[in-house]
Amino acid sequence: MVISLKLDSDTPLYEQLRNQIVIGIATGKLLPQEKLPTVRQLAEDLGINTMTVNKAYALLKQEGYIVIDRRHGAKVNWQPADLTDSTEHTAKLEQKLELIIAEAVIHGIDNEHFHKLCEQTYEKMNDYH
Amino acid sequence: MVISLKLDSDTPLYEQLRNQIVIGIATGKLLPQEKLPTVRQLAEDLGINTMTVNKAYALLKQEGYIVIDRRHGAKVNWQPADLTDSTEHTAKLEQKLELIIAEAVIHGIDNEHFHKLCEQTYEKMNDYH
Amino acid sequence: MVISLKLDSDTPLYEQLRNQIVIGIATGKLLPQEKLPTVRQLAEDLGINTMTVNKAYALLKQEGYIVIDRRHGAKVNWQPADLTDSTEHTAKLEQKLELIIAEAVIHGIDNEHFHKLCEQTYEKMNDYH
Amino acid sequence: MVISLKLDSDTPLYEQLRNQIVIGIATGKLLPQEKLPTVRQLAEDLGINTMTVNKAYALLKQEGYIVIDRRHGAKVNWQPADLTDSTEHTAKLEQKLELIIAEAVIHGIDNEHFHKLCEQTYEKMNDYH
DNA sequence: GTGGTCTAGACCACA
DNA sequence: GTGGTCTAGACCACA
Repeated sequence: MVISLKLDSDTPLYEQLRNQIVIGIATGKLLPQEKLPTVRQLAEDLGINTMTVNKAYALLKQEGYIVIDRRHGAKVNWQPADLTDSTEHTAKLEQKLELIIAEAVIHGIDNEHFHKLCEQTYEKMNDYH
Repeated sequence: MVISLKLDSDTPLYEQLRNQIVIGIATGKLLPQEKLPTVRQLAEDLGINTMTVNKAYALLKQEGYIVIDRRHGAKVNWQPADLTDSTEHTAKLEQKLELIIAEAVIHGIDNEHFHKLCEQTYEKMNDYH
Repeated sequence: MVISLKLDSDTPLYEQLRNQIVIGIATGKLLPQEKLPTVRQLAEDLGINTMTVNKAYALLKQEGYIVIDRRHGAKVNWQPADLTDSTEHTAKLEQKLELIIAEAVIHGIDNEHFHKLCEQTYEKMNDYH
Repeated sequence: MVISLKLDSDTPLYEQLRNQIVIGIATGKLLPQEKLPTVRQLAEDLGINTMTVNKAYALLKQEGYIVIDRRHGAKVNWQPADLTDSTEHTAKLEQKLELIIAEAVIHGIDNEHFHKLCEQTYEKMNDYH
């Protein structure tokens, strides 16, 4: 899986890394139980500090996306049961949607157009059900 | 229109302010051509620094959501023609959707469920067409 | 409030710091809404790195014990309503008690004796109800 | 006696193992003088390294919970007289209680509620007196 | 070999 | 002035 970071982005490196791994999991580029690179390895590959990778991994662990095992490093968790549709997640999602859709509406994107964009994205995702 | 800021949020104050104004415009709480409070006034009302409000207004202006006229202060711009479906906006939107939908998929929210959430939000928006 | 860290402890510095602040809040040495020292200041006072203090503060924030406001730094949160008796906390507490009480039983400390020790500790805590 | 380790826990494996054995002794799942599995056997059963089991056993021995005899392997020690209420243990216990109770108080658990939780746990323990 | 912690020092966004 | 992020480099516990 290819990860590319933008050094000049507003989004911190550790968050970009976290985001790309989340997308990697959802699109099936990273499979459940798949081993992630070690902190050291990934830091070297990306040309960034181990602490930065560490922070991304710690965040992903805290969010339940990965599992960290002292023996074998980090693995993709995604056992749907763990995370399925928590009300907390849905609440956050609704808030993000409100803003995104507000921006879209102002730019003339109507419900149908928006729905089409969503469907395109959904098609890139794996179907784990 | 009521604006409430979370002082302890991860989102900077100026960005929260910008977001709420964008949502205000999209939902019709702020009408096209409507005059916004002066920087000084809004800063006082919200108990924050004028610099912060200034930054939010500058951002909104740069994005085309408002226009600033030295004589009359800030006004809501939204003339659909100005902003309609720029490729730049669509590209950003698709990127945001990719992340949001990745997270949603992992949390077990399928296309239909997601679509329903979007429609609910769209119903809260004004129809300017 | 006096904070003393043991450099040779098994407990990481950031966790020791977190623990002492939690105890400070519970015992009333730190009052609700009270401002904590800045990251820099506390790091200097304790002779440790700012990152370490940062980590402790981030943890306390995540757990809801403090609130971080970009304008004025960190403040004690403790509004009982926020944290009151979450089932999650109770479950963790029961697990910790199981181990502690197992050790106590083996060392000949019976229910009554244990209860007395708890009461002594409770008396040092503030009563916020 | 069933031992289950969480590979992705923050608590090191050897410490989890030590804790479960201590709880096993206190609850009577392991009886005084009872023989523990060999290091090799337990490591195999749990699917972990013999070094890890070794470390747990060494710790339990050092703490006086078990005795290790080259001929007969490891046995549960617990002869109450050996460990009864050492001041060292009491001091450590008080420190642990201080933190746990601080957290409990902040989460709205009062003395009575806490006492009830303790009693429930005590009921699961064996009475060796 | 693995992640976790810590330091000294730096720069940046926010307010 | 505030916290947030990042680096280079180091050491440690765990396995």
